[in-house]
Amino acid sequence: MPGKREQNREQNRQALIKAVLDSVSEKGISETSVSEIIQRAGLSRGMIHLHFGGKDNLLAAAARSSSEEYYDGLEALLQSGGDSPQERVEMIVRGDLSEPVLNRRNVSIWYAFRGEARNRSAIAEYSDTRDDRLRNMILNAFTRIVREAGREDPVLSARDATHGTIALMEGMWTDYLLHPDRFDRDEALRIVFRFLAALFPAHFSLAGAVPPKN
Amino acid sequence: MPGKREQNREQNRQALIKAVLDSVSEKGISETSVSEIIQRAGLSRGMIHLHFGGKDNLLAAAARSSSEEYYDGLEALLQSGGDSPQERVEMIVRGDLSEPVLNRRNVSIWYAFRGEARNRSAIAEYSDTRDDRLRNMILNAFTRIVREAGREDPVLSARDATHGTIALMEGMWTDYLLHPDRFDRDEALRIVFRFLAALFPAHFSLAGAVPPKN
Amino acid sequence: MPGKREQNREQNRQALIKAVLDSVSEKGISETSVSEIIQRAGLSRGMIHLHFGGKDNLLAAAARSSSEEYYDGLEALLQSGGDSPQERVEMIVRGDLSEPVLNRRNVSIWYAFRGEARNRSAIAEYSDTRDDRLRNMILNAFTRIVREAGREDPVLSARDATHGTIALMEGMWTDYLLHPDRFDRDEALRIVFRFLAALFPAHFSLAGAVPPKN
Amino acid sequence: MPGKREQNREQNRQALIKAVLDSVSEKGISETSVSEIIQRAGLSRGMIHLHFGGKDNLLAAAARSSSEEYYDGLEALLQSGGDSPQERVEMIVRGDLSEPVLNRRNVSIWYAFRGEARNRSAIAEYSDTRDDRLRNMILNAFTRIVREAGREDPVLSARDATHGTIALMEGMWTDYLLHPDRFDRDEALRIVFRFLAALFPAHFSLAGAVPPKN
DNA sequence: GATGAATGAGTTTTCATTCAT
DNA sequence: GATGAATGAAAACTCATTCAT
Repeated sequence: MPGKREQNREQNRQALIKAVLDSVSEKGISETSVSEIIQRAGLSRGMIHLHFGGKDNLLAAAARSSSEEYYDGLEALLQSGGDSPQERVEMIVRGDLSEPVLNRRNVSIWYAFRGEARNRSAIAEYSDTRDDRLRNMILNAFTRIVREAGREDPVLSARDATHGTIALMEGMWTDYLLHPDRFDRDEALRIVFRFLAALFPAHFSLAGAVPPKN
Repeated sequence: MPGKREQNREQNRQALIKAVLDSVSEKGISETSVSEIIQRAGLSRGMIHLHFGGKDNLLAAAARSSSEEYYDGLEALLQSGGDSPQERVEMIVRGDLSEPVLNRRNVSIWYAFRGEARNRSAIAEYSDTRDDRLRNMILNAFTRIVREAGREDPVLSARDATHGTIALMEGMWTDYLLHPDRFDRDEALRIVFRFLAALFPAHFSLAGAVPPKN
Repeated sequence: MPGKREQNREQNRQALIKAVLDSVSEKGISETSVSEIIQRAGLSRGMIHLHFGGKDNLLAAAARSSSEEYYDGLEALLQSGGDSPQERVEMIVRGDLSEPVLNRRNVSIWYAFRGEARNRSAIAEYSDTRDDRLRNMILNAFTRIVREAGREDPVLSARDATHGTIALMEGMWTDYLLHPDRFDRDEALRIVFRFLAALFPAHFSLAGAVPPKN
Repeated sequence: MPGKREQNREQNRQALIKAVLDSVSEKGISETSVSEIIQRAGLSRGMIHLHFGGKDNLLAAAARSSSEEYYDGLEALLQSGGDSPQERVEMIVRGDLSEPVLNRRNVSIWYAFRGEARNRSAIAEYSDTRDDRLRNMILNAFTRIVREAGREDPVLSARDATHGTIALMEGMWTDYLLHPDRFDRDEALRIVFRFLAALFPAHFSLAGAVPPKN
């Protein structure tokens, strides 16, 4: 079995990354020490430096991994999805606010890294190129939507619609961060779609949205 | 001169808090060490424990101070402002996205503390009670707006409008965090108002908003 | 007692330097760890970084201190000494090979640092400027000796005499390093003076030198 | 081909020793880690323990190898040389100060090992027995020289002459160590011979020595 | 025999906190 | 009250050695 070792190597790398993400989500970056990491991963101290060359690189790799997971999930979602621009936007929004994506763990990780990103360029840089792909996917959809809606009453440029929609989703994440207990996923979705329906009444509706509780 | 000492005491407290906020905004929380703080404040090492009983308490006080500054500014703004609900919402939005409030320093500080808040309850707790006041101010305004708009066609409950508006503003802060260089304040404002105008056409318009550049 | 603390500070610095020199002479540089140093000095771990900013700087300071001690001793010796050039040369030689200067401890330290100096420039650099002073003291003396001897038959330029004499002394140190047990101080002295007497018969003699044992 | 493996084995041993010597001369002993060595040798990590049973043994073997190379070269030189004692001394001196022997690499290696020898007996011990052979070769020559010169005026016992000559050469090595840039090989040679000529005018002269530059 | 991933003891360094002055 | 030298626990990192493949 020739690949066994190679396989193990990769397994350990992944175990370390997972341990970092677990620790960051549960204890925050400042308490994610090397000791904490190896204990969670059940691996030896030297491993971190062997595979990543230091704790900082491991943190950066973990940030990248988390980012990749997010964008890969989003793209997989879009592959499976409908072709109309409104379907695509809807899918992205639903995906971004769905439980497998927007949850305590991810919110904690995401904000923890963002809080440090300013000062750790290695963490920051990866986010950007991937971020642009999300932005472009939404922009393409809105470009078509705006073109179609244009005859009637274009309220918003595609660029602004994209910017606003992303901001709205980001704001929901922040809401989750600050109030994980009272956060209501359906409410968040409903609000985003009400905003979109108000802007593009011909394309978005509230059909299927969960109505307010009260 | 009995008050002199007291005065000095307060001066030193403030100097330490300012030093923390400066350091957090420039270097991040993880590099805001006691040495860094006292060097910036030009005070002695013991001072931190003398006045705050430890570094953690000082950080919490700095977070609280930053939060207070934000909300005090907002309230002052509202005192000076018009009485119509749409004027109040507009003021809050303009205030929240204005340069004295939304700038590199504040964004850095805000996100740095939020990234750690999960794990440092002392930092987290203050945010909440004050946060509720902003939420209520906006909610009160939208309650009146919705009531007035209601006769026609209320698209959104006041709660949802509040939630969405706050989320939109938060999203703009995140945008600033991630892209401080390409962030365009006027664009951000315009987008928020376009969203609001779409939801409440009778109350919000784009009059006064800076038009898109292209 | 205002200066007490300042005084203590300096005492601790010196204690650390002494501990380094003790350890280097007894165990070598590679075994002179921080733990070893603080244990010998009876001080706390943090002290090294507090006073020197790191182990490397402390090692460099110790090397410098050792070098200074050597040259200061030599100069003190010369202050007290006669004025004739041959007396000055004799004093330097006797000083350099005397027990307080050439002993196990100093030889160990000197060679340990030299062995590392190539790669630790901080250690190397200090040596040079001081070294030049020794060289000049000897050169001045030989310049006068050569001038006086010149009428007869100057075998050697003052520069070469200086170079050779220093080399001879250095060689004696090496001999001590390699054979501390069989090293014979009187023999070393006698040999140096025999060389000098052969070169400048009018100025140096073996009067006073300890005769060979056999 | 049965010898192939054996041959490879020896090749690897030599590659490791060479890698150690290269590293020691370029980076010093303290930075000559196992990783550094195997990288230079292009061999696998386990090789060191396979062939030498550990890093320390490899270092000792490298020290021994370097020492052997030196003495073997010297003996080869003497084989090819003249029979008169003064010719033999001259050959040893010229050999010891010649470029293939006295160069940056060798000086670095030699002093690095000496600096550590105190504490690593394995390194130290080899030196001694070989060292004695050099000493004896010179002593034999001077014994004859002194006997011949004796009738006239024996200034120095053969033992002292040997001791002094070796010290003088050692001193030149030290000079090279400390000032590799300004070291002048011809000057070093000239000085040694002037010392010898002063002691044994009937046997040594400066004929053939490069005159001083100025 | 050869490899190089894995180990963990030991190293240097950092840093919040303490306390004699 | 104020200072900053001192402390030492805990952090990150290094590296010779081991051993499954």
